[in-house]
Amino acid sequence: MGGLMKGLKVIEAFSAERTRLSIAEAAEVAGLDRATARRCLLTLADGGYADYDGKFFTLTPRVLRLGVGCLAAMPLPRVVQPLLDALSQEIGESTSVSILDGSEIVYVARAAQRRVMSIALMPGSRLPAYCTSMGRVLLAALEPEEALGILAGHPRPARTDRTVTEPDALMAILAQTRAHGFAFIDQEVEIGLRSLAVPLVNARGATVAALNVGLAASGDPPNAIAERLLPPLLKVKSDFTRLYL
Amino acid sequence: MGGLMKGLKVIEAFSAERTRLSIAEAAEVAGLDRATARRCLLTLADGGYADYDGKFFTLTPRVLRLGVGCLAAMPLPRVVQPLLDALSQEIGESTSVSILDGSEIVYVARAAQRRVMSIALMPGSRLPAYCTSMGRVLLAALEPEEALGILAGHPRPARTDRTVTEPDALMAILAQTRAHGFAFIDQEVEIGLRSLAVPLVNARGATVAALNVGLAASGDPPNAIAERLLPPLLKVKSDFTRLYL
DNA sequence: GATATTTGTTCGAATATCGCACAAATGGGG
DNA sequence: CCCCATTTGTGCGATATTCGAACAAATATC
Repeated sequence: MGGLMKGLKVIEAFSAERTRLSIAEAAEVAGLDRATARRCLLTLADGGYADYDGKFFTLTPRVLRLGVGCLAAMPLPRVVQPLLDALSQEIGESTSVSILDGSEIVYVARAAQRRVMSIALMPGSRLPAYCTSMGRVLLAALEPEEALGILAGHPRPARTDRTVTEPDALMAILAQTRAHGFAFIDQEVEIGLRSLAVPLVNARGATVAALNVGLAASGDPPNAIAERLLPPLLKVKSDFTRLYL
Repeated sequence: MGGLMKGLKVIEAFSAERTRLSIAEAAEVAGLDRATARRCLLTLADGGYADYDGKFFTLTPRVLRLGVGCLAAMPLPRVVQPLLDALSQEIGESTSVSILDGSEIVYVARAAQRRVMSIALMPGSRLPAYCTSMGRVLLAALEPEEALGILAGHPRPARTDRTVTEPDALMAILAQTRAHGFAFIDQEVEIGLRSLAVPLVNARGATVAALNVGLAASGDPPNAIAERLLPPLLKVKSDFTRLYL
């Protein structure tokens, strides 16, 4: 049923940046013939999904009917698992999503590629927040006082000789994390393990989870790793924001 | 372009209650021939919008791209969310902003304080306009003939024994709402729930949305509630007008 | 277990779509 | 200011698509 697919492409042609589209623009973005795009847009307008002022089309709130039903029944793990599987396959490394529970991070989804950690991580597993990349991303999203309270109020063993354990030093790292939008950890939780994490933000702007990649420690400088892995991570991040209200 | 409209009807056939549909069920709900519904569903599955296990179809998170793009595109949620958060914190009650879509209101932003309603409301949720405070504020902003047309043209079940359902009585309430600049509802949508709403007006003077506070029903007289909650609501209203367009 | 009912699928007739070609509008340069 | 170049919007015939009745498979009923 070609017409349906074409119409959905046209709807997806609208985005946060492109909220008003002419027929030709919509055709361009959707990759359709202008005549086809025109028919789709007129149909959408006829069905109340779009407004037409004679020149530009705009989507109406009615399009929100299309997804919200199943949205209610869609918890975090269901949303992120497919994203995680695709990401893990693309970059060939293990990826995980976790949320913050007190001073610990809890894994809610995981796509394992190869074992780099001594312990097996699975949904439900927990690690302390202070020495993990996802934990630092999640702590960085809190109010500084709250983050400091959590850090100071729980034991912070030096799991390796590289582990940062002082609250002041950790708070400085959180500030950097907040500024950069990601956290990188080099063998602070376990020798031989590095990890890069970014926050996952819902459509209202709240950080609800963290996404990371685990790597075996290598000679590569952190910069090179971030350069290679940050783009796909950030792509998943933006996809997530579109999917998760 | 009939095929597109049919396909959108099929997508809308899915809801929070009906998350898995067979071909015949989808055809029934969407009001289409079974063969037509089948083609739509297979097309949706082919495009990644639905999953098919041989018996039942399920929508995938991909359909959320269809609506969320425009939700994020609407500057409205971005503008009101911080105002809502602050207001909710100040008065200690749940607040929401909604817009009118046909005979229904659609929640575009929400700051929940405590649950007073039986159903969970979130961005994208819908309620009928005739029996909600925000709905009455939004209907009151229309031309009377248009409001009457919407009221008379859609079912108006008495959701509680206090629900006003007669078009004439509702039109009188709309006139009052227009005169007072707010709407107060006492357990007309659900027993135990009261709500106070004001219109949100853009800089050009057009009513673009409604803002409300939800309250648990108490012995307090409406006057006392309005006296306590109207000032902060009106403050947000004027802030909004300065910020929006 | 046999019948009745519902559900899924197929296939020709009929209809709507595709995309080219044309017209209208826009914009830039002389 | 006008003209030409370019872009955008729209009508129309050839063609591929959809529609819905009829058939087959599966499920429910007695």
